[in-house]
Amino acid sequence: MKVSNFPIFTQKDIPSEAEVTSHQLMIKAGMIRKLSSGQYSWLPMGLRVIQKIEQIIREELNDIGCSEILMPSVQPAELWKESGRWDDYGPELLRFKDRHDREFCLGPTFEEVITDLVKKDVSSYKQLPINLFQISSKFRDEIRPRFGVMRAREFIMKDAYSFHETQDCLDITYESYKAAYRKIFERLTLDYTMVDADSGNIGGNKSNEFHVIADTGEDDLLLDEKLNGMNLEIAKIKYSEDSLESIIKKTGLMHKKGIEVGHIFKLGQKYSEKMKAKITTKESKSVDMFMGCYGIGVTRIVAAAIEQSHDSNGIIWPKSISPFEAVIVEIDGHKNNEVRSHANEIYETLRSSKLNIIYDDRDASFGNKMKDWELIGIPKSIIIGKKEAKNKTVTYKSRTEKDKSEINVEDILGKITK
RNA sequence: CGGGGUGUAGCGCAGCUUGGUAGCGCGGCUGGUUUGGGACCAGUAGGUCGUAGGUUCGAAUCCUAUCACCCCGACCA
Repeated sequence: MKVSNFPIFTQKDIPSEAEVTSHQLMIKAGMIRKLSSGQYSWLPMGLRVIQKIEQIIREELNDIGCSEILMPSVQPAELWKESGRWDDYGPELLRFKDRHDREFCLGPTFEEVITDLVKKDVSSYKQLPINLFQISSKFRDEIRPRFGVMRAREFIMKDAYSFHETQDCLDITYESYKAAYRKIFERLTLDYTMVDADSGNIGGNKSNEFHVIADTGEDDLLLDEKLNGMNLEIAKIKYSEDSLESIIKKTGLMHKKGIEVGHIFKLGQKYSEKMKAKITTKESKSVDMFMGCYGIGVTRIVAAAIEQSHDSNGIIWPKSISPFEAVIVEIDGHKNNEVRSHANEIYETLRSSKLNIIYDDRDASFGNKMKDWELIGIPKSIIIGKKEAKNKTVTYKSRTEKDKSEINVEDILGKITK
């Protein structure tokens, strides 16, 4: 990709309303723009990061036998009345009517729709277990959206659902999602932890949350030295204490702030019972399916990753989710044919090696370009000016190191993929 | 929803107390000199002062209503 074909929208100033670092940097780096409270448009640079994250999630879910689908975001009220959540969900569920006066809502989550979908096509134990996921926009009418895409009203979430004949089968699948989630967060190179979020409600529904550890997180976690632990709500119940301080005193656990980026649940038969999602067993008995659901906040991960990895110059993307693996910064290319043709040659070579490379062919000063790419956070730069064109070399610079080094053309690939 | 705050050019802000017809920085555009770490000079465009109403000879400024946005709280897979 060349910058002349890939608009970048960096800016020096930030709107005063952006409070947290990730929000400020996302605006400065030209990743997002606000439409209204809690709603953001994603510009090319930001969308590429989303797509990188989505791809990692896809690969790991496919790996545990989960298939991708896509469901409508506008959902009929009947389904929500069937599950009982039309009354239970509260004002966070945005409701409206169509021209025929039929009631609808904008999907904040998809248990109803998926249960309805599966029950219509699945009737035998032979078809189970079944695992389906989608990556789509969700809408929750939050009382107070804040911190940019961290707590938005409209956001992208991956939601997966599993259906089983027995609790045992659900338990096994639940563990496979745990493992897949660990792989996903490791590939995203996030500093994360999984905590117990067991609600303790009747029915013994089990749940675990995945948190990125960051001071700007909104959730309180209580962790041991190995970073295993639970969220504050569970800790209060478990240790019969009602404040964070008293729990720390009693248990000696560490307190950390977390950004919730994943949550997996054993739903049991809650939805299948209400919505009559039954299958016939080997013994010809009719039973409600056991269900699990598994969410990952894709857009929230973008913000969490930035909270975790930035410096005073801007974002520092982990290689796995950087919008580009490297940038070619040309100096004076519009004036100097040798520079331009050398840069073009390098660009074409790298492009053919399947790397995602952006070539900054703008008529701008070296300092301007470098500041932009440091703000955007591309991990590796390949600098090409008069000197490099003459020597048939390039200058390499890492986002995290101050020094540059002149290297041979054949060594570029090694540097970038390292 | 309760408390607090802000709406003036794309962004950041001044002007409002004491009414007299809107300004600064950044950004944009044109020309020129520049370009190895956010260059400089000259010129130029861009604003129903959130919206509606009121007071007044005259309102960005005073009054009323309303909308939007932000912060704290409550709320929240």
